[in-house]
Amino acid sequence: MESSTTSSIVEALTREIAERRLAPGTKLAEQKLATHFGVSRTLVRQALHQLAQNRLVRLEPARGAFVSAPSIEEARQVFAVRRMIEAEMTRAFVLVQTPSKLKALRAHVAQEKAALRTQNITGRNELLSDFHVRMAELLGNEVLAQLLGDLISRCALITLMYQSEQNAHHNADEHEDIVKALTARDAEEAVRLMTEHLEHVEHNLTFEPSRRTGSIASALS
Amino acid sequence: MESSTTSSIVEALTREIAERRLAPGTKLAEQKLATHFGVSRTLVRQALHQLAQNRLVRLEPARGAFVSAPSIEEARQVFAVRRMIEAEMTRAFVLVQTPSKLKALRAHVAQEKAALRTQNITGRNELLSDFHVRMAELLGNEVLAQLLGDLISRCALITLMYQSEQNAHHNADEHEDIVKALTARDAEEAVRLMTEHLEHVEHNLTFEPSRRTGSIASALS
DNA sequence: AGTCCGTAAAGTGTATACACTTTCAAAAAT
DNA sequence: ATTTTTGAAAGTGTATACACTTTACGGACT
Repeated sequence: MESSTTSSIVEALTREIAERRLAPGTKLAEQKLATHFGVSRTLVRQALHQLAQNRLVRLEPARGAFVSAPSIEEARQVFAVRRMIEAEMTRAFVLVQTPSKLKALRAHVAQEKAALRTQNITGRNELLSDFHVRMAELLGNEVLAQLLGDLISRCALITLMYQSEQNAHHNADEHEDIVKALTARDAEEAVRLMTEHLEHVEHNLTFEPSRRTGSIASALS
Repeated sequence: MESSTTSSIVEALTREIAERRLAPGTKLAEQKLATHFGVSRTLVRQALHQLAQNRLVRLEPARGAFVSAPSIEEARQVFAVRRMIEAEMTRAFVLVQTPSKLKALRAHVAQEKAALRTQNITGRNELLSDFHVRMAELLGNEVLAQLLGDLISRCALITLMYQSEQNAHHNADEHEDIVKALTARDAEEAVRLMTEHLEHVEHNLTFEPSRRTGSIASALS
């Protein structure tokens, strides 16, 4: 659908925004980005439109694109929706639980724990988010999986940054507990653990200062 | 965000696709659409990309855009997700229920019934869908409202077409019953009614022959 | 000094141009 | 007759050009 060039621009900007090297409110001028990436404005525009769909940038008519400043309120709403969806998802998972599906989840948790031993913050948090998407996939509902993925990436800007290493460990442990409850076919316990898990993630959101500016930020002079 | 021109193209194509005047699989050639709408390919491309996000068209690299053929399986998955979300949404609504919110819902149902007396199929179905989005809005969760809107529009191509007039009446009545249960603060009854309502909508989905071709279809010669 | 224009620079929105890919059909080869 | 080749037509992907809007700055006026 999209040339790999456009998506690589999207990925680069996403990373910069999520890691706060591009502060909320920063103007993303098309020509400056175009020269920085060595492409024409056309591809940059495509990328900005995609990012606007993900809510990572805000497009103001005739004024340009700006890095979004996601409110705490929005994050709160996202988590409220996630609790709604994932509680039901967890309940449904118990009904279709099979050894191979549980094995897949256990393998994922093992991956998470391995990632915790590295210093790769982005990769670590991606895995922690993917656990939830993985459950949806294993349920056999692609629509649900993608919806959840969108929802999570929507507040990625917040969760990516605001999650300490200690919380990351805690999250992996909670995932493990959820899998145990799923294995035991204890639906209500699994739902309870999932709901609490999401509450923990939400309540651990705190502000953090922005990082030093990266190459893209300076290209916007 | 978008010039009104692009969105008007999106709306026109959406209407044509939803009303099956453009059959699934039809190729949407950029230049032909551009001359038909009297604009350049640039705007048509923007519109097609937006439609691709809504899953109304499929974009194949270097080959072009084609009208989607949404599978029954996808519709089934969408409704499974809607039941998950809307059950919880209904339960939550009872807790924050107020006279003014109930009044808004009753007003909406009244609108639905008025629309049923007209022959405007598109407008009628839009109102029936909006009932669900309206509930999310009244809950005060914009994220939920938009998510539900996206989800509903995702299978609009199916529901829009496959809903008979009789079913439309039935749906409005069920909305009315749900509001009554909400008014009585009977959470479990409201959830039950909502779940059944969604099951009814889903099970009434049937195939219908495509309409006669419209002006856009012939423009694609 | 402060406010109000006016103008130039910068930037977005749309159209057009051009390169490269796919498609299709007719000619060539088997 | 069937398959292969080939080349032009059509179409997509990206870059560039141009019109129009916003922004910023400096001078005129109060």
